[in-house]
Amino acid sequence: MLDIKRLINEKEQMIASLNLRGSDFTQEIEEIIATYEEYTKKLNAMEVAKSELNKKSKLIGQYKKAGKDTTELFAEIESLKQDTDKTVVDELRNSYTSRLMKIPNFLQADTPIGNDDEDNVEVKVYGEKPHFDFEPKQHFEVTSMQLDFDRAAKISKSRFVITKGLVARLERAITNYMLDTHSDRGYMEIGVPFIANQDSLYASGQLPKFENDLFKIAQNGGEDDEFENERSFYLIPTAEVVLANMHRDEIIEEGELPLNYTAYSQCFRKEAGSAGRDTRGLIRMHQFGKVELFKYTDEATSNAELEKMVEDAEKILQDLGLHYRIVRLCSGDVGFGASKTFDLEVWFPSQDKFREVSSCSNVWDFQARRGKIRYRDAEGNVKHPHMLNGSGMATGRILAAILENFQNEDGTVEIPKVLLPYLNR
RNA sequence: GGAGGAAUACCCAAGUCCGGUUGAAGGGACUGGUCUUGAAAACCAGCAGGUCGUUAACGCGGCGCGGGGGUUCGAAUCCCUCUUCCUCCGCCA
Repeated sequence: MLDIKRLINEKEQMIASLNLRGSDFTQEIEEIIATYEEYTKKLNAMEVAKSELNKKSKLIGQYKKAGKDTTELFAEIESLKQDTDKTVVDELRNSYTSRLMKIPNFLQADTPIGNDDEDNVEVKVYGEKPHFDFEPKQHFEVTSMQLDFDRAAKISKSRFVITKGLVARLERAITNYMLDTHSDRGYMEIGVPFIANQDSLYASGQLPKFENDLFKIAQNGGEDDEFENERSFYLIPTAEVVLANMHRDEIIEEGELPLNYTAYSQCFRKEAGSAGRDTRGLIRMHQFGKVELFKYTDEATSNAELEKMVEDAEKILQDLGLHYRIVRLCSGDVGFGASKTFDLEVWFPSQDKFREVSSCSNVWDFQARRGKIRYRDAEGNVKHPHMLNGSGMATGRILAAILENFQNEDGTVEIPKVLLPYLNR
């Protein structure tokens, strides 16, 4: 959530920044600010009346103890009661906050301008395209027997997969290798729930705007079902949801930042609006594994920590020997909550292009405001930490990349050296 | 699934039946001081943070006893609801 005061004080710049995303926020922001100003006005009047009422109420207690007559006091209170009604104040506050929750984050000043992923800026290329003496197959053709989409569709639905045998073991090896590597580099491993409540999804930014892409736990259990209440629960679309809520409603004590977390989870996404895209293979699934990187930093170091996070993600690709590039996302492609994003894209020879396997973002204080997450700095001031998330990385896409890039003509696959210990080889 | 408890400030804990200077006793921890060569102990003093509004600022005010709602002139205390935790029985990986 954007800081309403910053929105007021730097209105022109903030609107300009938001508009770079591709739609015009001018009117919406103006209305939010107007509602907010109306809110503070009404709030003030209400609090003044409330203050009077509190004083008079105390007097009644004293009068009664002293045996004095209170008729006059009650008459005075009667007129105050109307003014202390907070219905209107609550309505105004709900109105401006619910609208503010749907406004994306501002973009950092150096964000390249553009409309979509075509306009992203390449900032680094590592390695070279692998050379093949034969026509490289797509990853799901390399091991058609061990990536079982047909049975997955029968048992579940399209965009789910069943992995078998060595491919299943390989994905598990990839997962463990990633987690171990990140742990060794200073990230604390966190085991996470795969179901989160709606408060958590509001704080991390998926709600209220992106409910369509989430799997919601159906509320059909009857009234004695503990999941059947006014709260809603969702399958997490990423472990980021959990990691971003680790310190919700907390104050992180001075000196504890930066906090570095890593977590593996299955991720669940409806992929609404992606019909027809990447329909074959592992690239776009309703359920996939991902190792997540997450940082809580102070205000001053978040961009530097983002660079480090990108390096930590790169380390995986380098160890695996994959050809990749890093792109800085342009204004039109940066996600809702992010202020700055780098994507890591791995070469897929069968498609003759780079595909995203990781996205590392500086969310600034956007999630911290939503989740009331604060930290105490060295002077004792309470501030919102900056929060960073990145994939390190999506295991299914890395599995696919390995299958494609290291395939042999006979259908076998060379396993990267770093994974061999994880396969007991 | 059944039957009972409980949630108060950094921690422990009184107050809740019977609403009124209780924004909250007491203890511990913590901070400062006295004493001491130094420390410990003892003694003295301080100790609600956070958040929102307002103000140039000092300040003033609202909220706040697990969360949300309600009753009342007034709620830690009464009512409703949700969440979390604990004990026993049952079931289960």
